[in-house]
Amino acid sequence: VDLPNSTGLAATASLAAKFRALGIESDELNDLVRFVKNLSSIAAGSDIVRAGERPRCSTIVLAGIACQYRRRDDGSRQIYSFHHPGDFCDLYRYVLPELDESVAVQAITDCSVAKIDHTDIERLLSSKPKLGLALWRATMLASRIVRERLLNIGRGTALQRVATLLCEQLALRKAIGIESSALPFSQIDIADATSLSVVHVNRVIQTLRGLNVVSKASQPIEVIDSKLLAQVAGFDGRYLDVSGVISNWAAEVNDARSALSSIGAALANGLLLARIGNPIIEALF
Amino acid sequence: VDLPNSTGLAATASLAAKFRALGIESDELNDLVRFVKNLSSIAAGSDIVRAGERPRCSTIVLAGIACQYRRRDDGSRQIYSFHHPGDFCDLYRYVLPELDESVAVQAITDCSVAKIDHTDIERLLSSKPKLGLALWRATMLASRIVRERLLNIGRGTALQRVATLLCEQLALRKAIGIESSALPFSQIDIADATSLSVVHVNRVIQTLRGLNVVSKASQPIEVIDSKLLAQVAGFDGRYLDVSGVISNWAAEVNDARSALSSIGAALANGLLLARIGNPIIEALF
DNA sequence: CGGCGGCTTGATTCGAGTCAAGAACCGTGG
DNA sequence: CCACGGTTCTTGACTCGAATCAAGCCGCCG
Repeated sequence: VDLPNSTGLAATASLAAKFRALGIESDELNDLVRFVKNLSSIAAGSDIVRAGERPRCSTIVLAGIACQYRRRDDGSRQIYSFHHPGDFCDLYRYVLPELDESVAVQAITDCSVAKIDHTDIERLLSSKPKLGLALWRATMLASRIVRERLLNIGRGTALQRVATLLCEQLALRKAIGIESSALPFSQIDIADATSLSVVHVNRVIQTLRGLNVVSKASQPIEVIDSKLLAQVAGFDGRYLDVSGVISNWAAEVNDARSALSSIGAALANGLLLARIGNPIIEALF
Repeated sequence: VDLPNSTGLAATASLAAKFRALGIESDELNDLVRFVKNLSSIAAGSDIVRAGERPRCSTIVLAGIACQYRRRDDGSRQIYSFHHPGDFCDLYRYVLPELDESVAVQAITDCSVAKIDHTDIERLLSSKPKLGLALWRATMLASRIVRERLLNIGRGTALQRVATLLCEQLALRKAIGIESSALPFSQIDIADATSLSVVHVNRVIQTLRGLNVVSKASQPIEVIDSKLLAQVAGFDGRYLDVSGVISNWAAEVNDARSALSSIGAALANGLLLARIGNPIIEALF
């Protein structure tokens, strides 16, 4: 694979689709994509963004799943959100760079990520003001998901909390063209995201298995009956599917995929991206 | 009082201070302030921003306390955040105007509010790009508070949840120059913000009274021992006090206050603002 | 004076946390 | 190839914090 070239294409595939959906013209896109660089791969479990470091750049997930979390004094971890291919991990640190508490980002699975310097973002924003609105929107969409989780965690039974999380993540992945119904979360991850104990998460999953909603096998949790899952959760995905933002976005990803079909469909859902510069996944090929 | 003139000053006092702290030059400020208009007063309990309406403008609280909430299907209310003088209620609706779920804003006490048209914001942003960053920051600060609440509600006993909420609100008000230790929340408000039952909130408050942390009298909850309160809560206000954002902001408010001292100190903490266009409070004078 | 909304209190239930221990599943190294 | 240490998952017994249900109380306003 011709690295520099496919890097450009890779960035185009997942990022471009997202930002076009956020209301950005394609010529402005190209400028953004040009500044994305610094591909690297992260092993599952290690930190992508460390807490407390003053950032000079922001990070984008190209493949794998990452989570934004915070560690409390007692050592427990609160997961705020999960990041899928195309997501900025820490764009909020561009806006509020000054000492951001102890929020960090960790790779849930092996990830490959790209970076963009804050100085480059700044330069871009001054020349392309509409891009600023798109980035602002991106951060607000993330915030809205957190707000929704607040509601979910506040009231709502353990069953609803877990089911809602699964629905949400499934929907987010579907929106970027990942149709697979398997979610590579550990039960610990789910516990930390739903503010439940691991033991209880396990029991809830047993229940879901009893309802034939998820598969028996553990580790990659596979959702069998997403309809029933949504019913159990009382899930209303409208908060993800802001008219013309994410729903368009899904369409755009499909466009991008077919446009780039010469590289194969694997590109769009991130497999190739994962491969580039990720020795762990690269070994699979 | 000369209304149009003092309106300008009023806006200068609470808004200007806040936005200067967010990194805005004072000449850009004046432009912003000029577009703020449409003063109106809202009675406690009624909605300032209705859910589901497509907004053409955004709202700023000048006096009183408002809350951003969401009503669930079962009728229960989840309060996301409280808004104090100088806060935008619904700036996020400028960024994501398309159907924002069922989030609304309600006046907790009698409020007086101002509005700014989205078209005016747009016009401003194109001429003053740095203002965009300030507004972006304002929304991100609000989001951070919600994120912090997520952590608080997720784990943490009822006592911590309530105590943390009180600390947070006290700190926010102090930051804009309101030193009073009285918080005009009903126990229902607190229950809806902490995701506890009203009954249990009551019991928690009994406990706090027993510790001599809050006063015996109900309704305006008065914090007597804020040191102990913070200890009970395990409160670390750094998430509010981003270096140079809110802490400066407090200083700026003081600056603004003294600069405008000819109008009297009451201006800065919103009393005069409350009076203007608010017949309910105006009756007090 | 009556009614209503907010506060208070007690009795009871129940969902979820904790503790503890065992099982299955790695990857590693002998 | 198998023994190992370490995660993660699983299950059971027990505890406890907070929700719920149900009344009574207070203060306010019409």
